[in-house]
Amino acid sequence: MARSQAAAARLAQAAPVFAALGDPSRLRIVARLCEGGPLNIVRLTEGGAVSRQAVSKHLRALEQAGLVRSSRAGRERIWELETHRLAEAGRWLSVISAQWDQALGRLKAFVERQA
Amino acid sequence: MARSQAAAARLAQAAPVFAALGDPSRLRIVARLCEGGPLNIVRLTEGGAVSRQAVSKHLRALEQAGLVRSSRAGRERIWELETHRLAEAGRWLSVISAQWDQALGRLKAFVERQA
DNA sequence: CAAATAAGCAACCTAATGGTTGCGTATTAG
DNA sequence: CTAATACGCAACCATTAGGTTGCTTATTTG
Repeated sequence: MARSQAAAARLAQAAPVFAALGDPSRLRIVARLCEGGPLNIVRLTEGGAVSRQAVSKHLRALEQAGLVRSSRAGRERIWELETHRLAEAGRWLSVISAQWDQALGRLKAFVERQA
Repeated sequence: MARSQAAAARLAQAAPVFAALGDPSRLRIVARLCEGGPLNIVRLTEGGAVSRQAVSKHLRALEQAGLVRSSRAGRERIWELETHRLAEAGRWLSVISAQWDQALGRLKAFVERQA
């Protein structure tokens, strides 16, 4: 039971992370940061389809999900990726898919033995 | 440019997947399927906080994101995980986080050489 | 100092989301 | 055949989410 409770807890933490990544504009910001290194809002807005304020909102959303971190530098604020959660979420997906494939394999083998 | 376009295309496909995973109820369904193997709606609803129809809606959302697949068996419909997209999304997260860490490492090294 | 730049705040709007309830329809079981 | 089961459909509701515009505030720069 302790195991499944821990799993449930990690699950509850994973949902906000996926939710944060589940928007095209935010995903674009993440990709953009990854390619371009630490950037400020103006740079992140350039070339995109939405306003600076929209980007700002998205950055705060990403921050709340623990995917991004910022620091003030003079009159500008620099944003950078926070990879802990990102990597964690990635691992979770891998585990889930691998477990399923294994279980399904066992199930198929069992069914075929019956037939 | 061809590279970044391909990357952008894969990005655009990734957003709906993350969005689908970004809801606690849906994430619970995914986890539940993973533990319990192929299940019908009633079983998936058991023990949860929401109604059968809510679960049904979520299943359709997951289906549209390509994360789940169903087949009719008599009067019931059996749902199972579709791990392709799941694994793909997981890989994307790993790549992004790894790339960032590398780039940041190079940046730090560069800055320190300047100082 | 004045002008330009980077950002924050707040109000507002529209559309999508997550949820419910109620009812209809196959399919299986007794 | 009748009852129970598993599901689908549709309407409806409240809240949130993504976005915009307008204004204010700090910091540079010329």
